Amino acid sequence: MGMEMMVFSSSDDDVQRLEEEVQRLQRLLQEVQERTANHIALLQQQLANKSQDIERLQARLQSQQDYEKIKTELRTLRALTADQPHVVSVCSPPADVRISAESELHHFYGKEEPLSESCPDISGLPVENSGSPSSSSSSSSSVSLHMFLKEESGSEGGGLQAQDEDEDEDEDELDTARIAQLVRAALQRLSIGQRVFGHHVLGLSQGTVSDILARPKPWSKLTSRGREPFLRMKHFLSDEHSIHTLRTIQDTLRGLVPWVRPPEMSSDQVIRNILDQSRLELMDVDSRSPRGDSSEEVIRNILHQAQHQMQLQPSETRPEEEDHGKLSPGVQTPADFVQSIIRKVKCEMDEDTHPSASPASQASMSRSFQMLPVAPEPRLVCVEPLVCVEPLVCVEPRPLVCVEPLVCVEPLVCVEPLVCVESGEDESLELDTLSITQRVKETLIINSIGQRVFGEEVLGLTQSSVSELLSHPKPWSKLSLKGKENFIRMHRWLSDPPSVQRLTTLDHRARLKRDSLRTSGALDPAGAVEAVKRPRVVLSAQEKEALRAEYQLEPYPSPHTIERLASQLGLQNSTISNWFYNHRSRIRRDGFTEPAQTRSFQSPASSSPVSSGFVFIKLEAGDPEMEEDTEQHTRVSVAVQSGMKAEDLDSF
DNA sequence: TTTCAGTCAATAAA
DNA sequence: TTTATTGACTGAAA
Repeated sequence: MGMEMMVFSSSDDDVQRLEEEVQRLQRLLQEVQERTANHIALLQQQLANKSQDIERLQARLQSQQDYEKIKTELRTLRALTADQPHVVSVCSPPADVRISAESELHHFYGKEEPLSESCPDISGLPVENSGSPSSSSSSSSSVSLHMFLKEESGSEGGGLQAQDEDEDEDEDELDTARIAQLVRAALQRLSIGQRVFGHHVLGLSQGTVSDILARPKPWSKLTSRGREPFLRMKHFLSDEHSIHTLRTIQDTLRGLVPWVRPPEMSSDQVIRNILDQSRLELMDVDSRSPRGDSSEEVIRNILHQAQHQMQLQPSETRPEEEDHGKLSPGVQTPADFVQSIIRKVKCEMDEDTHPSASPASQASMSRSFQMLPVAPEPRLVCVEPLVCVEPLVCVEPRPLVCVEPLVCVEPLVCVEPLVCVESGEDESLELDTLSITQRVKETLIINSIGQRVFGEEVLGLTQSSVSELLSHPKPWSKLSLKGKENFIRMHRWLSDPPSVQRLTTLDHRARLKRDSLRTSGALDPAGAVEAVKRPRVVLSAQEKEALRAEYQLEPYPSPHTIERLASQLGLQNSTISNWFYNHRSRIRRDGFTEPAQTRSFQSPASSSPVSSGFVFIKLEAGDPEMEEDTEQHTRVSVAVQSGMKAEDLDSF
């Protein structure tokens, strides 16, 4: 009996031990499984990263073609100067000039591509920037280096602290709300206005910037066009130099920091030096005169421009300024200028060495050259090029022409011809639409020509179409035949100074006529405005209330309803339709935005601690802005609670 | 033809 | 002066 008890007891122990063992093994197995899963995930992540790296490297490879072009250009410059060692010795500038050119090159092609490899002549020069320690070496340049290389590691520049968090963010799935938030914070912190930011970084108006920042749509809901500003903003955030530059621009516009220059040499000096160098080159060309008038003419042109540039810059936009110890626009603009000269020389050399290039192209080139504004207004011309943050817009690596809009108005001239010459034949004509629109805009501003007159006289389009065209030019390859026509017209117009002059006169005459009519009393001011354009419709609170009420009943009103509303409110049918389009669109937009901002929805009541019914009652008495907002808060909250999609909000 | 995305630009608000 | 709002517009897609 006792024996049996002992056996049972022993068996129980064994069973218990075995059970424990089984549990232990199960735990072990689970751990191993988890570890393996983690490891697999890690390896997959690494694989994905490597794949991305490969893609980036391929893109880099693609961009090498441009690098080759730059090398060629620098060789061209070298060829020009190498023949004349005295130029270097007589004029101190070339060193600085080359530094500028180099920083320019670095700016676009990255520090991993030392110039010394391809341009020993430059590497041999003392490439140091005594007064701007951070500008010459790593910091400022390194952050701008990858502008064309989409989202490299992002860690080396590190514009904002949050940049690190961006590293693992998939380019295809940006967190728009966060980007907007970071941009807002950055703008606020640096006191950069939305207008400046929008104009220089996004190419958008202030109102649009405000809208985008306040209500960023989710990435997945954006079209490729809509995504572009976010890509640009991300680039902006990751580029300390651009942020700094923009800050400087803002200060410049506010008159705090009118101009920042490299300490050891003013931009005026740099330009003067270029002038001297050009003069020497001119003398040299004169003495050798091997290629006839063409080169001489070009260099004279350069000389003329340099003189012109020099006359423009000091008084208007370049008061003396202290060193900020960073690469500044003051450094860049001379670089741009030098770059433009390099291109001009290359243009000319191309013309000389490839006389077989398409006559049309050559004609357009020479016309473009003449197109240099004869007397541009300094303020208008020079403020823009200060920016030089435009490379941000190059979301994808783009050819050389992409940088052109950066350059001062005048030096732009070689851009298109470069493209044209390269394309050779007329049928394969390829225009740089961005450059064209940039030049058109600048020319319109310089000559005080309105978009309306330009649109009517040159393109046969309305002002708004012109505005759209100029603000958002499609790449040439994306244009339909009809779309290309507009750019060809613009290009022709740009290449034809008499046309510009004619339009200037036309516009000025129109203004004078209006003024004289007004002063003579023949035309009352209201009438004048009326003649120019229709006054903006401003809906009253009651009208909006009525429309909103109707929207609750019928978000998609029938034509009959629209007509009834128009007649009831004494408005145009189109105004009613537009209101409904806009209202639906904005409800949707805010539907997207709200959840993004209050991601967790943990307490929808916190933003709207009332029922929707109550809110609407409150709305009717509140101010219009709040009405809209609160209304949407409520809609979103309720919709989310009931599991509705944002898209369903309209019919909610 | 309607709808929509995206935007401008006049105007209001801060 | 800067920022936000909003009626209107363009061009594309359905």
